[in-house]
Amino acid sequence: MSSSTTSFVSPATPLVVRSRSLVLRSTVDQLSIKIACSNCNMRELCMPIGLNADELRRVDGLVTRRPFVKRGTALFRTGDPFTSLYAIRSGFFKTCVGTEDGRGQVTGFQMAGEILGLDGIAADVHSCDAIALEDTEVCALPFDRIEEISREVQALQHHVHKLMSREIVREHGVMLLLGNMRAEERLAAFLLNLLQRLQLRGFSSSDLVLRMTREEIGSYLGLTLETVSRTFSKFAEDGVITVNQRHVHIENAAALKLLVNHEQCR
Amino acid sequence: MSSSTTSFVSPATPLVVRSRSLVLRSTVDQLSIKIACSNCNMRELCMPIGLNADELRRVDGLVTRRPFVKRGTALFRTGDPFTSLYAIRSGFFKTCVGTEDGRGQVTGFQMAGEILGLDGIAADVHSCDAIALEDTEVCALPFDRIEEISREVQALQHHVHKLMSREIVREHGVMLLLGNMRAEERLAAFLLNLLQRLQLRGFSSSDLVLRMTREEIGSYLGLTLETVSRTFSKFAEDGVITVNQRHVHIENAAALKLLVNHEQCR
DNA sequence: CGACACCTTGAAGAGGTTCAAGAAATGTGG
DNA sequence: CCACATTTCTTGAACCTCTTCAAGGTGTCG
Repeated sequence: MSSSTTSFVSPATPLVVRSRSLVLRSTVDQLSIKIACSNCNMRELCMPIGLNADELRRVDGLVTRRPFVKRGTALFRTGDPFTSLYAIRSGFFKTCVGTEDGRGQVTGFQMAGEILGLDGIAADVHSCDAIALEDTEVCALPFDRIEEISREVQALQHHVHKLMSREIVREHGVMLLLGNMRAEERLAAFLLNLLQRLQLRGFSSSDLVLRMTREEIGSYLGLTLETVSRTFSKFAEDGVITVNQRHVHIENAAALKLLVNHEQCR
Repeated sequence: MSSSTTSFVSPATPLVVRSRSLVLRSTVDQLSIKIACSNCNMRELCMPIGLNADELRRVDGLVTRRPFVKRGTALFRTGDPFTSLYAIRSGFFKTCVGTEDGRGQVTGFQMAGEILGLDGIAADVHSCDAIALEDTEVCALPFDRIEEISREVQALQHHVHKLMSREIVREHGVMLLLGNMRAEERLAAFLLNLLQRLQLRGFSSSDLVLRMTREEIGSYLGLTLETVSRTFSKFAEDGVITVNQRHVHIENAAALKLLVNHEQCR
């Protein structure tokens, strides 16, 4: 979390990633059709399904910008004025709430197809930081336009409601984890959750690359980085997983599930 | 948490509280004007402000039922089909997510003017239990009608979005608490939060009556009931509060705030 | 008034933290 | 491309907070 960058979403192309972004920009310019949600392969994840042609056209107009966010920098930070939701096109983010004094709490990890920024609606100001864990690309969806189109396209309206409710339910799960589970159960639940979401995106259900550090995992799970590391080692000793730095191979998913379900409350 | 009652929201009058509900029902019948949101003294809390006459009329039509929920019984339970949001007219609720095996986690305490049921939108099924901590009265707001009117009344639309976002932000705070704070900080934060919400409703900012047991507080805060009890005792020893069963008098709010802010992360 | 739920307090124990040191990986500048 | 600095990860040992287990006290409601 070295980045003390102020909240800056590159409006077009950050100079630092010149070569790569130039390639991408030209793609955008030449094949502007491909920008549309209707052509996006993440569509099923962040947009409602079953729209007719007219509705699709309206929704397509939602995306105004496609900022790249470099690894370690913020898409938005606590206190930034809220204007848009962001759909992640590629890459991983973390969101964290913090207190000025110390470090804060990671409240979630988000991947391609997921939505960032729902926290900002409450007070027209963001109440958490969204930090890219790797070089990422997002779609900016101005919220006033979302509301406008939601009033016309019922499917979009309901979709937004579901997105927000899903986030509430997800956080219920994290509260259960933080309030009731022990270290092994927490890490098992974390791994299974990641795997499940990656599988939904067509990735292997037995291999994963952690985009976050042990410290970030620990913050999310309410543990120290040492405990996370030790628990990884224990899982490896038990033959449940194989760990090679950030590469994790699942040897025995059933064992992980058993751990989570056995979650004996206090 | 003795109640093993199935999810049943008394459609009119639960027999067991005959006398009281008869009184209230007759009130409803005779003074039906008073049912409208426009005449409800909780309006500022659960409804948007600044509606014109026409909009107000439409919103007034939202409330279909006004079920009473007796202490210890459920307004809804995990798995119940989702149909409505509920605005609390009077009384306290808790929401909890559970695993079949053991007990679960209290995810929040809700008081008059607050909204229950947002969890159900995600999957058209409720994903937590809402249990009355005392005899309560709620307003049922069918969600399809909310969506319908939201498409016409922009203020309502935005209000619903804010409600959901606020819940997301609130849960961020709980995650911070569960992930980073020690017992004293948790309980201090809990008390301050209750006080603040009660003050908003015109109650004293130095006295409160806990509607929940030590066990429920503990579940919410990720602690055992013993630790909650001990921490109350410690606060009392330190002269920060005076505890008499469920009556808590705040002697030194500043000390509580100091505790929460000093929250030294791990 | 008795049964039951709720609360308090004590003592022992465990799980996780803290502190510390070294190893491995990653990034940077010459 | 290599050497050095930095970040990240692992592992050990001591400690501490909170849990667990237990018993007794207090309040409440039929």
